[in-house]
This record gives sequence, structure tokens and C-alpha cells, in this order.
Amino acid sequence: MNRRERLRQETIEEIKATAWKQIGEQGAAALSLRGIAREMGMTAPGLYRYYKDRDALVTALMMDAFSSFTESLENGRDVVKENDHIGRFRGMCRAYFQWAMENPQRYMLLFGTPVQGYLFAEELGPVAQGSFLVLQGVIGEAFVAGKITGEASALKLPTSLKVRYEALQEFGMPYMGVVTQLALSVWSMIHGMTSLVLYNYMTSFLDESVNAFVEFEIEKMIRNIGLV
Amino acid sequence: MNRRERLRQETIEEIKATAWKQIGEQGAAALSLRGIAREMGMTAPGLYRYYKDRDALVTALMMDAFSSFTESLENGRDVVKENDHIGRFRGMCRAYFQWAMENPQRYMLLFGTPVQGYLFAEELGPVAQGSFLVLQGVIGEAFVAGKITGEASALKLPTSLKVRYEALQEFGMPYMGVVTQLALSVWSMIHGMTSLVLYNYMTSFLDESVNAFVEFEIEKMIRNIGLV
DNA sequence: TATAAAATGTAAACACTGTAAACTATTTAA
DNA sequence: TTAAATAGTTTACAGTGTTTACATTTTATA
Repeated sequence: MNRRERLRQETIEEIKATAWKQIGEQGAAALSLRGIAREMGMTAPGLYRYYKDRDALVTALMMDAFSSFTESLENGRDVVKENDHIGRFRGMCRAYFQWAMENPQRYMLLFGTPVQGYLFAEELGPVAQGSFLVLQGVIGEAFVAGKITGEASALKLPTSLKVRYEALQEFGMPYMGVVTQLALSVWSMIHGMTSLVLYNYMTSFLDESVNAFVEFEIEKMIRNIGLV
Repeated sequence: MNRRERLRQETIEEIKATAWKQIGEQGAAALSLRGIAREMGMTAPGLYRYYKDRDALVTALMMDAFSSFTESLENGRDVVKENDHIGRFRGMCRAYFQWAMENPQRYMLLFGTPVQGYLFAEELGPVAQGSFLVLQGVIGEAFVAGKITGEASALKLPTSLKVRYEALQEFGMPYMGVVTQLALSVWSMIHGMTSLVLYNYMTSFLDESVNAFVEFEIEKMIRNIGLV
């Protein structure tokens, strides 16, 4: 990596850092190339040497955000030892919600309404799946260890409900439709809570007890899944 | 309502209809006053006689969307007779998901990332709560009728979790923290499923069985709530 | 080391956007 | 019939993303 490449990389980082700053202050929709350039002391067309267009920059930002998000989920999961499946699940759920609370604009960028005609980029798919695989992995490990009891473990899926499982197989897990099913269910629940809280749809009902609500629901999920 | 007032009302309707058409085609973020004016065969500043600014139009659109949404929930709830609490709950959940599938852009406008610096308008609060009250009402009626069994009915809420209940009292229901708690939980779940499906985060796992998944989860919610 | 090539930036321009001010035409009310 | 209210246009401004042509700087090569 010679001098030029290093400078280029630094400029890219500065662009992204400036973009995040703007997003954090005014939301993702207000992200402006001219604004970024202004704050960096250069002219807007110069940015086009680094990103094809606005969408390309947004894609890069989303990829970074997904990485950070996935990493947080993993860290949350790993706060307890490997055979404590309840603890790993709980830790991951907490990390999910906490990351969203600490990075609201980032979370909205990832899971909110696609910005200004932005189509989910091809290269984003795998990175996005990464965070889901953490969730699926935690449940999968518990299932393999026989720690998912109750009706869920013996759940007979309706034949019309065919869950794809290629992603899991890559990680050396056997086909377990129930696991993907449970993971999608859990993901729905936690994403639903998170975004309703984030968009202030819950503050009129739970003012300062939002965290208690989330904790409460996490425990309910553990019971409903039949995690032991 | 004289002639002028009638014409004015018709123009307002035409503006909103044209706006919805644009939103349906290109998403809410692409909504353009100039575009609306163009399609209506007039100039953009003329629209300012009807709406103070872009945000005022968006607020009006959201209010209409909330009304339509709430109405659908009520219709879904009322497909079965009043004492069939499971049926009413199921019908309402189905209506929720179905409305979102039939009006994706509308749903995103209501529950997605706030558009371009748009602050949740004051006048929107009550209308938004209306749809939630339908959900809360269904669960509340079942609870009063003693049709919510299992742990949920006797659920001891943590003292840190204080759910506000003024909204319920207005409808002549007694204070039932459990009901609001359950309603928020159910809302989270169904909103989570809906938005993940809507934003195509689930299509890689469930291709054509999205509906089966949702139906499946609705039945799980009925069991988890302990609805009989 | 001189020179060609590649990379990085700027200036100007285009086609958009929301919005404000001034003005005109039309419709209603006194 | 005249005055007032309403609805609309024209013009203009400041902002946006983006393209083109050009200038400058850095690197690699003959």
C-alpha cells in the first residue's frame, strides 16, 4: 500500500465519517453530497472520484453498519459461556436492542424505509444475512444440544411453509426448518419492538419503562421458544 | 357548501390522489410537489393555496392512511361474531398484514423512517393511536370475558413496567396493565413480521410461503397469549 | 532525469427540488 | 356595481445530484 493508496483510503474514511456525522445529526434522508464536500473543504464533484453516486455511498455506509451490528450481536452472545444457551440468547437480544438505541439513525438506515429510490444493493445481501445468521446460530446450537423443549421442538411445520436453509448448511448445521422458523419469528418480535420504540410509537404508553418492557418480552420469548 | 368550497374540496382530493399515485409508483421519498402540479396541469406554487408546505401534505396523507388502516382492522375484527374472541383477534391480525401487503407504500409512510426531516405532527397522534386502540380493544374484551388464560392472565408485571392506560379508560374499560402489555407485545410482533416482509428481508428464507408463515405466527400468538 | 500516464481535484453548467413574492384573473359578497 | 376574497401564474432564489471539460498533482516508465 503506497502513499497514494493510503491517502485515498483516508479520504474514503473521512467521507464516510462525515456522512455518519450528518446522518446522526439530521437523519439519513438529509444526507447530502454537497454537504459532505462542504464540511471536508472540497467541491461536490470531487466525491465522484470515490463513489459512483449517492447510492454507492449509502451502500458503503450500510455495509459498515451491518458489520458493526453483527459484531455487537456476537459480543452480546459471547458474554456467557457456550453451554448457557438461555444466556447467549438473552445476551444477543439485549445487544440487538442496545445497538439500535445507541445508533438509532444507523438502525433506521439498515431496517427503515429504503432511502430515495434506493434499491437493496446486490453486494448488501450477504452482509445483511450475516447478522441474521448470528441469531439463527444461537437458536440452532440450542436446538442441536436439545435445549429447545416444548411444542416448538416437535413443531410440525405446515407443508406450505418451506423454509430455505442453504445459509445454515454453509455453517455445517443440519437442515432444521424449525430453527429458521424460530429465528424468523424471534427476529420479527425484536425488530418490531425496536422499531416501534425507535419511532416513538411506544412512548405514549411506556414512558420510562421501555427497557423493562423489552427485558420482559425477551424472557417471554425464552419461555415461548421453550429454551432451557 | 357553496360552489367554491366544493371546487376547493375537489382540488384537495385531486392533490391527494395524485400524491398517492406518485407514492405508489416511486415511494414516499420521491413525492414531489412540482411533480404533482405537473400531473395536475398547474404550476407548483399554486399548491401552496391548499397546503402550507410539503410536510403539511404528508401529514394529510398520513391521516387518511391511518383512517383507512384503522377501518380495515375493524372490518377484519368484525368478520366473526362478538363472543368469538379468537376469531376476532385472528381476523384483525390478518387484516393488519393484508392491508400492509395491499398498500406497501402507505404502510411504509405510516411506520417507516420519518420522511425528509418530517416531525411526527401533533395532530397525527390521536389518529395514530386509533389503530392501536382497535388491537387493545380486542384483547381487552377477551380479557374482561375471561378468555385470556394461562400465565398471561395472572402475569405479575414488574413494578418498573408501568403501562399507561388513559386511552383505555376513555373507552370505558377498567385499568388492565396486562392488556396494554399484551397489546404492545402483539403489535411488536405483527409489525415486525410485516415490515421485514415488506422490506424483503424474508424473501431469501421464505419465498412463496410468506403468508403461511404469518398465519402460523398468528396461531402461535393466540396460544402464547392463552386466548380461548 | 525527462516524459508520459494516471489520479485527483475544480469550475461551470444542467436539470431537478421546495418555497417566497409579486402580480393577474376570476369568483363571491356587500 | 364595486370591493374583497380566492385561485392561479410568473419570476426568482437557494438548494440538490450529476456531467463535462479542464487543471493540477503524483506516480511510473523510457
